[in-house]
Amino acid sequence: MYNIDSRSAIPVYEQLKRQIMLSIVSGRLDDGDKLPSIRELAAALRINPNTVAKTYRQLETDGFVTSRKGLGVFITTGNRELQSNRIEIFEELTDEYISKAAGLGLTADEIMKGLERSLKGEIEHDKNE
Amino acid sequence: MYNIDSRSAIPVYEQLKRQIMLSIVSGRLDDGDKLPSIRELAAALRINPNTVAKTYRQLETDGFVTSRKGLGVFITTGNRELQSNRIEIFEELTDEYISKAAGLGLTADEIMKGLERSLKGEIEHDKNE
DNA sequence: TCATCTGTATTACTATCATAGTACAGTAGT
DNA sequence: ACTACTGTACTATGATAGTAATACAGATGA
Repeated sequence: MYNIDSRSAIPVYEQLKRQIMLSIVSGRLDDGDKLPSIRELAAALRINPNTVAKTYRQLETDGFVTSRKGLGVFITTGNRELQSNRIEIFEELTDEYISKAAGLGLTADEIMKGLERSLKGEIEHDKNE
Repeated sequence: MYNIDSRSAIPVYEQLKRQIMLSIVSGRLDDGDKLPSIRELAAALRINPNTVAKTYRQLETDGFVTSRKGLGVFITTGNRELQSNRIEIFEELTDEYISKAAGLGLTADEIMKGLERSLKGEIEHDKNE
């Protein structure tokens, strides 16, 4: 399911938020799909329910999901808040990303393949056993 | 120089650490080069000297730099193999890029197409093209 | 109605992050 | 010696992050 590294400098709620966002934008989670319940996901990831609740709350603020008391949390691609200048911002992000990756010595092909791999959610952290 | 986002969920000391590591692995900082002094860099980035000191301390623990009291902090890559760091840093860059783009409301497909388009304009083609 | 699930809210506690300020020790140039 | 740098160390404070436990409210099915 999802992968949490408690030793990471990135907060747990942020790690989880990023992975769920990635699942949504890559189409693995679709409009109307139900996320695991807060308590269920917390138990599965061995983290605190409050931390999962914080993630879900932020995802709702960003328009990715909608919470319904007694029912659960559901994907909502409809009412996402889009910035008017998001294209320009995205192009700046892209230029910056390319610049850094090229500085590392990566070719255009390697950059594309690396991005594709990460978009597919292929995460490889040091997993023992 | 370096870029700090105080609103990011990633701690300031970690943002700075990643950027300095990127400079080293990219070759912009070479063996023996002197980093800005703690107080100088803190003033330039408008962050606390203790935070810069923490970054430098961790970089020293990781073997990227050596601190000398009264003199400064110097790059010491030695005969370290930077190849493993290269991939690790690229994956961190990619994760950051995807998270920001997804936060803008872009789908995985849009991200891939946008990157591909920018790559064609910005990177010199290799000989095997 | 009752049990059991769901999200939500609150309090308490610990650890980390970042800040501010002070102080001490090593190096170099005048 | 003096000054001005350098890294290092320490205390203190406030904001976040994460955990733990409890309670409340809405939804569902027996």
